[in-house]
Amino acid sequence: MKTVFVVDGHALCYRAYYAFVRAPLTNSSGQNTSAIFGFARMLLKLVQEQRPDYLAVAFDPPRKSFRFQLYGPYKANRARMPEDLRGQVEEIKQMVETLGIARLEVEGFEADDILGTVAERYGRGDTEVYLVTGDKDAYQLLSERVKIYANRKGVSEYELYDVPALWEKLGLDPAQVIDYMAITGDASDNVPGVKGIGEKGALKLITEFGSLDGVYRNIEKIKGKQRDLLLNEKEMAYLSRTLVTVRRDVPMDLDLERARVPDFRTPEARSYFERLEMRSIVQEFLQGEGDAPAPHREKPRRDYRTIRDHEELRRLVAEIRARGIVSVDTETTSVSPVEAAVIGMSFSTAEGEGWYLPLAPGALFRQDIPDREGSLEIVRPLLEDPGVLKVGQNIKYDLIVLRNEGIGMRGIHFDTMVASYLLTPNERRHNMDDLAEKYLQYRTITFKELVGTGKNAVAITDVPLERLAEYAAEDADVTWRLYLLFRDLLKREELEELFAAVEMPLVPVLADMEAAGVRIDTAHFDRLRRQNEAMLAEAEERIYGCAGQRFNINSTRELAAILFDKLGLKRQKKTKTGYSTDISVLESLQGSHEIIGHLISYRTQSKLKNTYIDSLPALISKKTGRIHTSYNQTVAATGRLSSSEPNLQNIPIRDEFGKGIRRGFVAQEGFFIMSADYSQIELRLAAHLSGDQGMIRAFREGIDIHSMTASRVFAVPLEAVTVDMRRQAKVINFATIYGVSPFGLSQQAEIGVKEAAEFIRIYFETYPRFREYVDATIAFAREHGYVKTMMGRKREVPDINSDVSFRREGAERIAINTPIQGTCADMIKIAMVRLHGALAERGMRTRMIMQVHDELVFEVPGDELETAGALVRETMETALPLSVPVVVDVHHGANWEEAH
DNA sequence: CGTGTCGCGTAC
DNA sequence: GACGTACGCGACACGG
Repeated sequence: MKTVFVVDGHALCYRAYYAFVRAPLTNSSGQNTSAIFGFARMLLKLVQEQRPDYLAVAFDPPRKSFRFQLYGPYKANRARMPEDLRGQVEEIKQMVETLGIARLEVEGFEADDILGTVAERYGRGDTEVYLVTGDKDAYQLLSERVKIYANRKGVSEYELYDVPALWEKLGLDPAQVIDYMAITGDASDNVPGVKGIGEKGALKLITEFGSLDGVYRNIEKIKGKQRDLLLNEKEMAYLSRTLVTVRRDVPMDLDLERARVPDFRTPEARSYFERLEMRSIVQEFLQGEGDAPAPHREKPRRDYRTIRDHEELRRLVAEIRARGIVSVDTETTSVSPVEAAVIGMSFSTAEGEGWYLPLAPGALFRQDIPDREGSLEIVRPLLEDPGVLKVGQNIKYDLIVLRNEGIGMRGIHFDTMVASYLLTPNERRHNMDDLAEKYLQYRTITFKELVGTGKNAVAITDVPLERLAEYAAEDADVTWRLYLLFRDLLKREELEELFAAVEMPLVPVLADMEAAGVRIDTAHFDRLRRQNEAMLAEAEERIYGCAGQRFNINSTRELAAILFDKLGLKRQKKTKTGYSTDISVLESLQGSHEIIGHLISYRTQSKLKNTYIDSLPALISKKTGRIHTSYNQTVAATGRLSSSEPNLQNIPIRDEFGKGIRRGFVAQEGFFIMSADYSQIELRLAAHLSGDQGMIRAFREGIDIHSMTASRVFAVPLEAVTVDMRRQAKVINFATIYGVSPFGLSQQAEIGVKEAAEFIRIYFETYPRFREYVDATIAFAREHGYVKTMMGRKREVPDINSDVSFRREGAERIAINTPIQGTCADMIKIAMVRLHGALAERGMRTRMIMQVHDELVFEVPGDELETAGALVRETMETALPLSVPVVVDVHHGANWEEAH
C-alpha cells in the first residue's frame, strides 16, 4: 500500500502560531517565529513517524475563493490574520519549497478543495490518502482509502479518523456529512444552515430521512416548529449545502512523482534552518544523510527451517558460535514463566532466517522429533556461554523458563522489549506483534491465529509442528530484525549507555528476584483474617442499622443514594457518573452522622481483605511455598519498575492495620529481612538537579529539610518549628516535586487555595534556584519535546506546547517530575545491578527479594547481617554521585515491618 | 460469561 | 479538570 499525505497548510499555520501564543518564540531580532517553528516541527514529525511515500501541502489562494461569490457573508466572522503571522506564512511557503515538498495552490479554490481533489484522484486501489486537517468538513471525503489525520491533541499528536470512526461518532456516512452540515451550518466559516436546528436535531433528521432531499421529501412527516424552520430556510439550507461541499474537481496538474517525499537531511535544509535559528529542528530531524530506511520495506525473503536431527542441530550451533550473536525465543505451555514447560526453541542470526528446534515429546505432535534430552545437551553450552550474545523479546521470560529446565542462560545482550521501552516510554505496548507492525510494517502470526479462538482454540501442544515452527521461527526472525533497527535507534537517541550499563544488566537481576520470591506467614494471615472479618461484619451491621436497610455498601451508586438522598447528608464532589463517596468526602461528613465512622472502617477493612489478606496467601506457589511477583521493566513512563501478581509495591505501611500486613512478610529459618531505603531521595535529587544552595546546605548540614521549609514558609526560627508546621511543610516539599498547583496543594494540605498559592510563592522565594530549574526544565521540554534524567533516560512530553491549558499544565508537571522520579529509578537500578554482582562475587547467601522504588529488601542469613548491611549501604549510597549526601537507612528484623 | 471502564484506595 | 508514577479491587455496562 502506498500512502499520500496532503496537509491543509493554512490550518497548520494557524495551529502552529497559536500553540505558542502565550509565550511566542522569537529569533534574535525579536521577530515572532512560532508558526514557522511549529509548522516545521509538525511536518517533519509527521514524515518521521508516518513515513509517507508522497506528501503535498495545500494553501489557500491569496484572493478569495468561489464561495464568497455564492454567499457574501462567507467567513465574514473571521478575524483578520494577525500581522505577525502574515509574514510567517510567506516564510513557511518558502520552507516547503526549500525542503522539496510539493506545494499546491489554486486560484479560486480553498486548501480543503485541493485535499478533496487529491482524495478523489488517488484514494483508490493500492493507494491510501491521508488528509492532514482538523476541519470537520473533511469528514465528507472519508472512504476506504481516504483517512483523516487530525493534529488535534497539541502540536505533535495526531489522531486517525476513518469511516468506522465517523460512523461511531455521528452514525453518518461520509456523504451524509454534507447534508448534516447543510442544516447545522458551520459557525467557523459563517455558513448559516437552518437557524434554530442544532446538531442533535440535524443528526436525527438525517439519520431518519437519509439526506437533505429526503428531509424535504418527507417534510409532511415532520412536526411543528422544526418543519416551519425547515420550510422557511429551505433556500439557505441548499445554499449552505453547496458552501460546505468540498470540491473534488479543482483544475490542477499534479504529477504524483513530483510529490515523492525526499530525504530532507540535506546541507541546504540544514543551513536553511540554521539561518532561521532553529537548531533544534536540525538536531531532531536533519542529522545524518542518505541512510534513511525506505518508507516501506520490501517483504524480506523468508527461510524458516525445522531441525530434524541432532546432526543438523550441531551444524546450527556451530554456525551461531561463528557469528557470536543470536536471537532466541522459547515456545512454552504457559504465560507464567514459573509454571511454563519448554516445548521448543527458535533462533535467528540474519534477516529472514529462522530455525525451530522442537522439544516436546513427538507423540504430542504425532510427528518424530529429535530426542529432547540430547537436543538440550547440544544447545546448553551455547546458551550458557556468555561469549555468545543473546537477543530476545522479553528475554527475562526465556531466562526463567530455561532455568526451570536447568539451563542458566548467559550473555543476555539485547532485549527488544526493553529497547522499545527506552525509545518510547510513554507507549504502553511493547509486545512483538505491535513492534513488528510499527517498525517493520510487518504483520506477524499472532498467538491467537496459531491456536484459534473461543471454543475452537487448541492447546499449543496440539498445533501441527509445521505451523508451530513457522510461528516460532518468525518470532526469532522478527526479534532479530527489531534488534538491528533498535541498535541504531538507541545510538541515535544516545540511550546506548543506559541500555547497556543499566537496563540490560538489570534483566537477570529481576529474574533472580522473581525466582527467589518472598515468604509469607500463613498462620499470621489467618489471624489477620479472623480479626478483619469480625470488624467487617460489625461495621456492616451497624451501617445497615444506621441506613435502616440493607444495601450493597461496595456500590458507590447505592451508597450515594443512601447518604445523600435517604439520610440527606451534604453532597460534595461530583464524579463523572454521580456524587463522590471517597475518603475526603466521608471525612468531611464525619460527625454529621453515625454511619460515617462505620463506613470508613468498612472501607479500610474491605480493602485490606480483598487486596491483601485474602489475595496474598492465594498466590503462594505450590512449587516453592513462596510468593513470586513479576517485576515489569517496560511499564512506568518515568523509568520506575512496576510489580504485579501480586503488586508488592503497594503493601500498606501507614496505619496499624497496614503494619499488620507487613508483619506477615517473613524470612526463612535462620534468615532475617533486611530493608535498605534511600532517605528523602527525591528531595535530595531536587537539590542536586537544581543546585539550590539552601536545599544543598540543609542536606549537607544534616538539617531536616521539612523543618527547614517550615521555618522559611512560616517565618519562624528553626528551633520554633512546631510538629504541625513541619507536617504542612512536608506536604509542600512533596507537592513541589510533583509540579505544584495551588489547587492541588490546597486539597492535599487541607488549606485554602489562596493560602496554598502564598505558600508556593514563599517556597520558590526560599529556594530560588529550584524555581529556575523548574522554568529551565519546562523551557527545555518546549524546545525539544522531551525531558531527561541524569542517566539520559528520555521521555517525550507531547502536550507541552498544547494550546489547551489543562493539557499543557499537565505536561509541565510531567516535565518537572520525570527527571526527579526517573533519576531516582536510574539510581536504584544501578545499585541493584552492582549489588547483585557484588553478592555473587563474594559468594554470599544474601538474596535481594524486593524493590519498592526507593527501597531494597533482602533475605539475609544471620551471619551475613553485618557484611551485607555495609555492602548494601555503600553500594546504594554511591550509585550516582550527587552534590548532596545520599543517606541509606538499613534495618533488619524477623519480618518486613520490623526491618523498617 | 468475558471484557472494558469507573471509582476508589494502597504504595512511593 | 483538579500535584507525579503505578496495580488491582468490586461494580457496572455492554455484547454475544
